[in-house]
Amino acid sequence: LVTNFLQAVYEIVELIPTGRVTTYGAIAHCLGSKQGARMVGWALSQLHYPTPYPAHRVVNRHGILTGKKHFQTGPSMEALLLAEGILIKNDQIENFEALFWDPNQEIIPALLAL
DNA sequence: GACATGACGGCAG
DNA sequence: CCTGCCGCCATGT
Repeated sequence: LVTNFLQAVYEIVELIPTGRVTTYGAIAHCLGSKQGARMVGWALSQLHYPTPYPAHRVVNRHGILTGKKHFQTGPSMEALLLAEGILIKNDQIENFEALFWDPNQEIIPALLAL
């Protein structure tokens, strides 16, 4: 069922720590659909903005804010990230590799932290 | 059903 | 580093 997929995406997004970011592909890989990155983006586009989910912490594989257009009805993606200490330059996250949070590597400690 | 369009990613070249 | 091209899958014409 699609709604289960949506829910799974949203639950992972909720686990992204403040001040860290992840990618569509990483979330898709974590869900077992290694080639479903587009559906992760689609899932986030189904949210009603502004949203309680930290959807602004999800970017593409290059750390580019490709989803900024969907934040028109609330605080901008840049503002939300900047508020967490993440710097943006030309729609790209600075120091992206260091801020990258991989669900596959860090989901266990994230769950234990609950 | 055919086609176009995405918050994508991998792989040439 | 950048540029296409292709595979992917849900949605809208």
